[in-house]
Amino acid sequence: MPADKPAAAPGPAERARIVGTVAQWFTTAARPLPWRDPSVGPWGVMVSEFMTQQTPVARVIEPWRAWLRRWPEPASLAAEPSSEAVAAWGRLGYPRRALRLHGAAVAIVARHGGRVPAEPEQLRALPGVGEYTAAAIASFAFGARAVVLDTNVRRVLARIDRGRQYPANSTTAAERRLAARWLPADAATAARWAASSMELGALVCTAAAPDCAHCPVAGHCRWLAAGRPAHEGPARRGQAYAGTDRQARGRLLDQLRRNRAGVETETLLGCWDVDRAQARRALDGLLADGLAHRHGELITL
DNA sequence: AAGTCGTGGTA
DNA sequence: TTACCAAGACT
Repeated sequence: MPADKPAAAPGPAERARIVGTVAQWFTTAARPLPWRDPSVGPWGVMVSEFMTQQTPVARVIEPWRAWLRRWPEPASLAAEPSSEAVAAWGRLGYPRRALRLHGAAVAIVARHGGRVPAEPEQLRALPGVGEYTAAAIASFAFGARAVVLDTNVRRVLARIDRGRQYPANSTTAAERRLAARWLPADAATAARWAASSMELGALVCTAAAPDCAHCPVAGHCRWLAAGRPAHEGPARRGQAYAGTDRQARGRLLDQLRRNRAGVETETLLGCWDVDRAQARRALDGLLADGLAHRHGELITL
């Protein structure tokens, strides 16, 4: 074979070998995340999935422990007002996730007898559960065979199979087919692949500084074989934050978290002095989303 | 289907 | 210091 011929995408046999190698690597490299403990049930897994959406795992660990201590099952959370969930969410970010998790707990009590459903379709119908989260719960909590395609797995597959530094900006149908091709036939191996491929992306095949020298499947990676070519095409859009409505909402919500008894409307608007109209917009948004509540002139969570 | 939605760590 | 980006969902 000519040395300059680009590596081809791995076939079924090589994919199976890679899956096995990553699974083996996982036995010693896996982080001892508390929700991976065998004693943790589906609800604990589900809470961890909500909390880790767009949030680094390390930041989630302590809030997760506190949450499960307070609400060890869906019914205990569902029995309290959603404002308690928003307050307990603290500074994890994207507080609507707290609202959705509360809503999911209510729905689980109403529709599933208080037990987290095992079927991806039923999971997907819960607020805050998208395709990824449904697959993750089915796989991690119930050992099901599901395509668990998160940002880590997308990057791993982009590199190993496609020879690209990064996947597309948003998940494509072609990408789902690719991930399905990688999914082992039996449930136990598939669940193992889901967890281990995510871990590989999180610890080794990282976005900014991949540690190819310590990658267990470096010898199978098209991207590495091609000399780690830089991402082509339009730059992945950044996430501007300073001065945005999001920052304003975050500021107001922070005040409401610190003052559970409530804050006068004028006082609350005053904590965002950048732009009065923006402060109003932020408050209206929080009220419309159900993250804040009005009682006359008093605003509370 | 491109925009919106928090927060904080890292290089 | 600025820019990137982290177990996404929803509209």
